[in-house]
Amino acid sequence: MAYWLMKSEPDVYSIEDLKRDRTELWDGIRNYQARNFLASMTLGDKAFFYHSNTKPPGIVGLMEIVEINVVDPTQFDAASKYYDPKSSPDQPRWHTVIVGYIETFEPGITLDELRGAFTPDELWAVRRGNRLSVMPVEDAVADKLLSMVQTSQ
DNA sequence: GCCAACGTTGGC
DNA sequence: GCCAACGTTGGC
Repeated sequence: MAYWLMKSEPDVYSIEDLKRDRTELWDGIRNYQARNFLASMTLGDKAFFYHSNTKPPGIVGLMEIVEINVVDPTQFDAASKYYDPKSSPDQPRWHTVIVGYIETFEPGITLDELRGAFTPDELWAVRRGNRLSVMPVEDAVADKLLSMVQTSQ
């Protein structure tokens, strides 16, 4: 079982939204490195939910990967901002996963706190200028993260 | 709103 | 294949 970190802007989709919906298709990833990480996920992996572009940014909860190898339907939707005219249903470019809600961290771990606890090599999310929205998290780092929080379901 | 970082596109 | 221009991400 591996750990990951996945970013979302809470104005677009938040941990509260996932708590309400219970599961969600993680659509809109259009970066090959992030896509490749999505493709290497396996059932039962866990992912830290990171709120970006908000005050304060940081890790706010935990999710589980409940379905893998899911074709992202927004790539075929001309009305979607994630539409990819170069993709086709025969040869879809963008696969993703479905995530399930596990718990909310209360409080979360802010980016400032993450910077205090981890080096940029340990946790890519604290790297300067880092824009990757799906990234692996080492087990030791995940264990430390989980030891830093209280949870609520 | 600004801007640094950096991925993508397209001309050559 | 290079690289300038451009677009996006995301912290501040």
